[in-house]
Amino acid sequence: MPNYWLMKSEPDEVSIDDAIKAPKHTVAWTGVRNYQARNFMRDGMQVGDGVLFYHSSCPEPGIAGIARVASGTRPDPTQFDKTSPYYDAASKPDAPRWLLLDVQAVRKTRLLGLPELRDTPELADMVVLKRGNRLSITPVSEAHWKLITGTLLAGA
DNA sequence: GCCAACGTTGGC
DNA sequence: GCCAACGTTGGC
Repeated sequence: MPNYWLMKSEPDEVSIDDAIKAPKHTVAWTGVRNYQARNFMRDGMQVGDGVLFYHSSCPEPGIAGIARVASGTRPDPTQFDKTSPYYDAASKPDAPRWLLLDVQAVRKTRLLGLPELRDTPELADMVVLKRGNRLSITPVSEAHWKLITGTLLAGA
């Protein structure tokens, strides 16, 4: 049984359009530097899981597309790249601290913006809508997934 | 640019 | 192990 997730990306870095344009519509999800988010990738996420592709830190934050988990985890090479903003001097190649996995865009949707998400009572307990939430990867319930992908984004 | 909220660090 | 200081996230 598949699980569902919401993954935040800054569209200046990787947007849903970038993912769709990528080979096989697939991008390596670099830059996760939070243990809880890493553990979701390592322990919870399975190939085929559904992903809500969320644009954050941008003029119109919100869900911009549907994607799927396309690989298991492997070490994130940017942690060893001194020129990368994600470089982590404390992480050693023989004991990588940070992981990534591949995310494959399924389709771009209309922008389901944060105000609309907040205005939908059934979504009130979505983790990403909770006050102060900063996690870049959060689990999504099946009910929320169905409402968002099946109703709010139906045909859009 | 501001700031609330949260995670991490490091002294003790 | 506690907790203050600090850095980051992310909406506005």
